[in-house]
Amino acid sequence: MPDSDRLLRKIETICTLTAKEKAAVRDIPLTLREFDRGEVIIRQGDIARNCFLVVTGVTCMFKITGDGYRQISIFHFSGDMPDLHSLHLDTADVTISALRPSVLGFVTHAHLRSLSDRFPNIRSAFWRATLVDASVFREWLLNLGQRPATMRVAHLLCETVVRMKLAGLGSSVASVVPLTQQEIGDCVGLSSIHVNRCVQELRRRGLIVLRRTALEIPDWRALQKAGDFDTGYLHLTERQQRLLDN
Amino acid sequence: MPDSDRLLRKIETICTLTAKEKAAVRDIPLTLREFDRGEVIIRQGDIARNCFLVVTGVTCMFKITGDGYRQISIFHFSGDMPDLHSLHLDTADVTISALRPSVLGFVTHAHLRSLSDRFPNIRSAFWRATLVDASVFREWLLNLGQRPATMRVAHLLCETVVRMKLAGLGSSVASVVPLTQQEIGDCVGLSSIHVNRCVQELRRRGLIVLRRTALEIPDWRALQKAGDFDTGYLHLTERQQRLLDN
DNA sequence: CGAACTGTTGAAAATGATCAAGGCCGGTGG
DNA sequence: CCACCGGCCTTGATCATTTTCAACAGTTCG
Repeated sequence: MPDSDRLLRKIETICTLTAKEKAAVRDIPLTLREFDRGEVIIRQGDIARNCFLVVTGVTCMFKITGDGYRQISIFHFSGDMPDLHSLHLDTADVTISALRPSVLGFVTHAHLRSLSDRFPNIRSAFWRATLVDASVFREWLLNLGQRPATMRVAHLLCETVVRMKLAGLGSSVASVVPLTQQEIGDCVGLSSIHVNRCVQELRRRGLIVLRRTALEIPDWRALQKAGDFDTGYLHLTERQQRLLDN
Repeated sequence: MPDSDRLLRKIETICTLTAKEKAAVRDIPLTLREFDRGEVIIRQGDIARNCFLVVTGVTCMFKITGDGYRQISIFHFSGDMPDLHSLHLDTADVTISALRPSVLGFVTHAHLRSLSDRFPNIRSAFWRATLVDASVFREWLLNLGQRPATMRVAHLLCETVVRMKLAGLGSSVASVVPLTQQEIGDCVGLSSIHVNRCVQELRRRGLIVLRRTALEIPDWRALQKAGDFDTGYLHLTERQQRLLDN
């Protein structure tokens, strides 16, 4: 798949584009660069002059407390643009790094601005994408603040599986979760040791089969219930909904 | 102050408007309505056809787990538009209610759309406002996931004082925090009882003088440090920065 | 083969929740 | 004006959850 087609594919799950708009998206000049696992892409405090598209791989956004504890706030897959917000918030308030080896395509702000000036539909799709991320943050707040440990982990697994499926990776019964238990802990606010115990409880209850990063879900409904998970906050379009149901 | 001037005041701390743009903001037709403390403004699942401006009072956004626990994700003051995101995400993923008796001004989506089509600066200011909210969510995630209880409470108090000062309410040494200890708990993921103990620790350390909702801060620097608080994530403009320093 | 992660287990310690009861304060109605 | 009521704050005791520390096993990869 040509690189910018991944973006096109994503935008088209959100709205319908005219031929001209499609061409414009395809013509976005992407500067490709590979990142190793753990490599920093944007550092907190950086001033951004471009955004990037995840072509392949996974990225994650995080912040660190003064005492050095890390909280991951979201991760992004193929087709996502993790730092679209930098279009209007130029100094980064978070660090973004590659969670796995990834290929990223960089685009200048200038180019994105001209694109969104010329094509209101595309601009709306961008704005909407930042709003869906914000909705994910709100759900994670609920997860961190109010749900018990095992439920938090189950919730995270559900979200990951759904979002990966939307990005065209994995299915709803089996998937490769790109997260170590340490990283899961950094997402849900638990020590990696306790994450391990939660994972084992989920295993014991027959809700997941997780070996390293290979995840199987024998009973999706049951896992969803265990994680108090409902897709509402992902604001899926009908098209995305259909994609999921397959 | 005329009602839509509160919005104008806020937008103007973010960007500079032409006379025409100012007039357009002033001409926004607001339908005013009063809300009692605790009254629901937008219910999770509602389909929005309008947004609202906080004229006076305070609103908060929250979600509830399947087990009935509540997590507040943000609150908004005079001049804020809490559900701007509904412009692109029509079904609400959160509930918004009045934290105190409030006067709100409703505007139709149609009107806001026409406004933002005609005035790109205003549109950008709106988009930016939703992005700053998202940045606040990320910081709260860090707060909930990684900071110990007392620090969380201190952080919340710092943010509240700063944001209220920006909205023209209170000062940096004294303020009326519009939150009960129960509500603080719903923000920082703690039981109200434990919040009480944190508050007392902050008092004992001489960092705050909090009587009911009246807050005095003898040493702003020290409280900031106790809360690991840095204004960066609020993305203050220079104008806002100056407002704070007074 | 060894180094470096990642996952697993147990025990002890810390943190925060829950339960229960009482005090303070402001508002309301007699 | 006073008595009462309800919401909010406070305190103590107990309990549950989660962290930390420490050690070890399994994998992957150079």
